[in-house]
Amino acid sequence: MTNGRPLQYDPDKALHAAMQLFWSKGYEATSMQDLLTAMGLSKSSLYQGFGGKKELFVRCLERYRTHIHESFHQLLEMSDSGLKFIETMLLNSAAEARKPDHLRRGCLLMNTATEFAQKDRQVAEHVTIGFKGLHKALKVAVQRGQQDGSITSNQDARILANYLACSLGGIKTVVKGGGDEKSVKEIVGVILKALA
Amino acid sequence: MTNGRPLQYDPDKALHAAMQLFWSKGYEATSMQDLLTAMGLSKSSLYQGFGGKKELFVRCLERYRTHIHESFHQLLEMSDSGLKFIETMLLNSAAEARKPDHLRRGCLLMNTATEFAQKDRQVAEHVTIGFKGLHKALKVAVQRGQQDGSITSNQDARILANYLACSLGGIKTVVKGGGDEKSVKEIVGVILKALA
DNA sequence: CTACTTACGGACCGAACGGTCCATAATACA
DNA sequence: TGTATTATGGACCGTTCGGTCCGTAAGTAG
Repeated sequence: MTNGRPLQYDPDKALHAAMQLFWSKGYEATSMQDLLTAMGLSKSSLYQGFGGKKELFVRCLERYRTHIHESFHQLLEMSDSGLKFIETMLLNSAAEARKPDHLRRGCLLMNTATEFAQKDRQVAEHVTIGFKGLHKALKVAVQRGQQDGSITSNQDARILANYLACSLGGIKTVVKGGGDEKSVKEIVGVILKALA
Repeated sequence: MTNGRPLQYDPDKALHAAMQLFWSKGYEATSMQDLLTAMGLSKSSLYQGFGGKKELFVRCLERYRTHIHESFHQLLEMSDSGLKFIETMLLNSAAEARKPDHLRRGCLLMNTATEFAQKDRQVAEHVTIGFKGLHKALKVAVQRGQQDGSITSNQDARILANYLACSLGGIKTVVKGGGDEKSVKEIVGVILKALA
């Protein structure tokens, strides 16, 4: 099996650009033209390399999953306690309220759950997998907090992790709805009380 | 000023049908054809009567606002306590998890905050107004709970109302993401602890 | 019955949509 | 230097998008 003409683009960079675009604009509102421009390749290359709009979107979802998985892992390593990690994560989300409207992108996974997951089974599955991954990461953090004493052991870690995933989604929604950072920080304060 | 040919459709019913459609499918994914079919009128009538897709959408948002405002008011009247009202509201949202995918519509206001509010100033304003209304209703409920003793008075009602709006948004997101009702009910349990 | 006003149905519009196809370019191998 | 293989650019496809326009229908007022 010989090789033909080599790729004239970096598939990883191209995929990254596509992910950013879907993240910012959502699935429906992102056109093929938008994608071609952002990814810097021609239509043929996109179809050849990624298969089409929906297939590309699914790959972006996968990439996003690994992306947040890694950054969660990294942040958890750097955190002094399980509670501190969770607080940082929530406050990071709250901080998006400072940004101008078009930069309040929220979370690609949750945006997709809202926009698209009801219309496409395959996408729905990827969203579910992503939520499971999020839950798992949060559960690890809660368990660590329960070990280091920063989080109560009176509650099941699984339930608290679900609660935190829910709270995270709520914050993203509030921020997208125009909530100011001060209010969101107050909300985070109440959320964290449930862990005490 | 004389009258010409009378309307051959019920504007209220037509608007209601449009709202249902936007609620189910979102803004971008709803086409004019979809709307015409659902509303049962011709293109000319839609443009004559509602002005266009975006204008129609804005009117649907307004209608939705009054719709939830009324049902909140009604539910609050029927509730034994402020806490009970809030619990019922959260559990109602959780119950959507039992429905098949295409019926998990969530909340039109929050869906719009996610899909559209970053792209259109006018829509963003209506979303903000809607969130303010939601917050106000929740604040009233919290205050009533603080008076009847079902909710702690150690926390500011405004903050708790924000927290509950956030929690509601989180539940909608989790349900859309495929969460099962049992998990969501557990989450509601944790949320309510913050009010004790 | 006529004049006026408003609503309706549908043809029509240009643009954008996602997607396909093919001639050509660029590489590896023989 | 052919030849096989893959990538690329761009023309082209039918469809659908949101929106406009106009002839006609259906009323009211005189």
